[in-house]
This record gives sequence, C-alpha cells and structure tokens, in this order.
Amino acid sequence: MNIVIIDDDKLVTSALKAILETSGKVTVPATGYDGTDAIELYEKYQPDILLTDIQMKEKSGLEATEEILKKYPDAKILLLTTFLDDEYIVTALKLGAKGYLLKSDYENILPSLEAVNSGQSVFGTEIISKIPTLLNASPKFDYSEYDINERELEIIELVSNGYSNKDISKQLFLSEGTVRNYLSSILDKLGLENRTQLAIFYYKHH
Amino acid sequence: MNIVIIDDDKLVTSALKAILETSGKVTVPATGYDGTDAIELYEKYQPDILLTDIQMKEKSGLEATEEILKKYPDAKILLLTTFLDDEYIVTALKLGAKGYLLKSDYENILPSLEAVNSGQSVFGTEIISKIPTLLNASPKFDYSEYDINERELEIIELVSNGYSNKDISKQLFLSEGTVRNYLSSILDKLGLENRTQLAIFYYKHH
DNA sequence: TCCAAAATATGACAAATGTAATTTATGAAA
DNA sequence: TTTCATAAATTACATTTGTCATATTTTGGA
Repeated sequence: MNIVIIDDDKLVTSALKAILETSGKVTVPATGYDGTDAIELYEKYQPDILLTDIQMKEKSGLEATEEILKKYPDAKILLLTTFLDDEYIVTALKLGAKGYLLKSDYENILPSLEAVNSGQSVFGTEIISKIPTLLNASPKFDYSEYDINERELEIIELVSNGYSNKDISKQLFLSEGTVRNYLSSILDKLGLENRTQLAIFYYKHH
Repeated sequence: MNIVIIDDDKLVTSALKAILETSGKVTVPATGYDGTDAIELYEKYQPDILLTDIQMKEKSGLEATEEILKKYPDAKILLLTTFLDDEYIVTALKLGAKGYLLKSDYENILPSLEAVNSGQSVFGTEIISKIPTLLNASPKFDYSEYDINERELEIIELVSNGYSNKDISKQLFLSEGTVRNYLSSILDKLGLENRTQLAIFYYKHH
C-alpha cells in the first residue's frame, strides 16, 4: 500500500510514517504539511490512500479533499484529526472522504487503512455514535427550564400532532376549556403566541 | 480473533467460516442460523465480533443486535446483507452496530473485521455514500403533485414560521381575507384541517 | 381591443382559539 | 380539623381561523 501522509505537525507525519512502514505493509513515498502539498503529492504519487490532517494552516484537509475528489473521484482519502467536530463529520461525509480517524488511535490506523484499501469506509466509533443524533436528532428537548409539567407535556405533544383542543380533551378526558387553559399557560411559559408556533417549536427541538 | 457467524443460508456460514479461518487470523467457534442462535451463541462464546445476517426467518439480525447490545453494550456486531436498505442502515446505526457489510464483498470482510476489532466502525462505501443524503435530507419537498403555486408556497412558508393571517397579509401586501382564502385552498389541496397541521406537514417534509 | 383566466377582495358566518377571572374538588400537610 | 396547593372545570369574552359564495381587478394572450 502506498500512503501519502499530510499533517502540519512534522512530528506526526514522521511518527506515522515510521509506524506504518515498520508494519512492512505500507510504503510512504512522501509526506506533506498542508492542503496544497496534499494535492500536489496526491497527483505526483497517486497513492492508494491519502491520509491527511483536517486542520492545517494554508489549505485545510477538507478543501484539499474536495479538490482532489473533484479531479479523481475514486481517490481514497482518510481524514485525521485530534478532536471531534460535528461540522467536519458531516462535511467530510458529504465530500466523499473514506473515513475519519483520531490521530491518537495509533493502533487503529493500520487496520483502518487496510479496510479502506479494500474498499470500505472507516470511522471511529465515537463518530458513528454521533450519526444517529445527526440523523434523526431526537435528543429529547429539555423543557425543565420552562417549568412544564407532565400534563402540559402531553398537551404539547398532542398539539404538535395537529389535534384540535376538542380532540385533545377527548383523548385526555378533560373538558375542552381545561385544555384551553393548559394551552394558554404553555404558550405563556414558552413565550409563544399560538398553537402553530408551539408545534413549530416542538419540531425545531425534536 | 474469535468470530461467531450467523446466517440462515448454511452455504454462506460455511463459506465465510472457511475463508476466515484459512486466513489464520480468525477462529470461528460456532455458526448459527437465526437471531435466536445469535443471542445464544454470543452469550456462550463471547466472540470478539458477531457477524450476522440482517434478514432471517425467526428473529432478524437487527432484533438480535438490539438484545445483545442491551445486555452487552460493548458487543461488536457487524451486519451482513445482500442488498441495501436505508431503513436498515439508519436502524443499525441507531442500535450501535459496528458496521454494515455486503456479503458479496468477500475480500472486504477480513480487513473490516480487523478494523472493527481494533475499535473502528466500518461501512461499505455504498452505504456511506447514502448517509449525506440521509443527513442532509433537504430534498426540497416536491409539492408538484399537489398543484401548489408560488403564492401558496409563500403562504405555506409563512404559516410554517408561525405567522398569523394578519401578519402574513401585511408581509405579502394582501388583504387578510385573501390570505384566509389561500390558506383554505392550501388545506384543501393537502388534505389538512388547520394551519398547525400545515406547519407540521411542512416540517415533516423539510 | 376584448376576453377569459388568474389573482385578489369582500362579507357573512360558524367554529376554534386564546385569555382571564373565578369556582370546585381533592388530597396532602400542618 | 383547618389550611394549602393543585388539578380540573366553568363562564364570559375577544380574537382568530376557516369556509363559502360572490365580487372586483389584473393580466396575458387571441
């Protein structure tokens, strides 16, 4: 496997190069220090995989990824980073990067490279665990700061399902007037003007 | 690496077992044929990775995954399938499976197992390529089938931002009555009962 | 120009919604 | 027991919403 490594910290590139090459499975024909290097070295060496840092001074790994993939749609690019950032994850996935690894996980890098080389995409578990959140984003909105009680919550949910006060009163075995009172107080607590805004609020937070 | 393999096609389990064991890196202490086996064999052998089919007669791989992860949250489970299905992907991710492979990709299985064993998550490229769509999911709802015109669309958007008819009439320089008429016709076209349902509809499709 | 759509407006009405003040019922706490 | 807090209900009222039938106006072709 030919791997080109890009990182603006020379310590990282040389450490990675050493680790990978001692495995005997990897050759590192070149290392670079920013996004511009990434593009240049990718073109020059056409490595099996480009392993690049995300955050770099001149040109970021994401920008480089974008440019390289535009020209070589089959390029296999693995992004390295030291910390997690939702934005990066989503952007990287959209761009078509083959994965996203934490630099610190030295032991993971080689198996990941092999998986990518064989055509898979690889992600740190911490990253995958975020995807469901990003996908369906159902992190149960916290109403606690608004002093919303159980009854009110039920009503919020029913309103947000499009039910009328009459419908709600039947479902909860309350009088319609009571439902109106609850709703009125909910709107007051949340600083909203009407049930439609409540439903919108609900969907924006769920 | 100890791997338990589950698939309701005995040909698949034995083929996989053979392939993996000849690599010398994998031991397959047991194979099973449905979700119930999966749970039982996982408990009995505590393999490094459970490799299981998704679709099976008795109990699906997803159900088994769910049960196993409930009891053993750190279980590493890789799902195998013959075709792609958005639903499965999302569900698998939510459940916390470590990946999702195509059975046909024999060459990919071993590298993927190694990556998973070292703590990564692995996905076929075809799957990852769908995630942006699922994530981004701003496929601008298509109102065309409902015969909604520009004006109506504007009103839908304003209603979905929580504005009252009066507000909307001011913003669009229409009389309030006209706005009511438009809204009435929108509700009719979309088969909805009131503005709150319209806003809900809007958010569910955007 | 004239016509036919279309977009917009009106008026009248019933129903739903939202607010506010007050009342009733109930069970827990003092 | 009395007191208090809470949930639920009632009443009255103003406003908003939604429907419908019927104008009026605008506008882009024939």
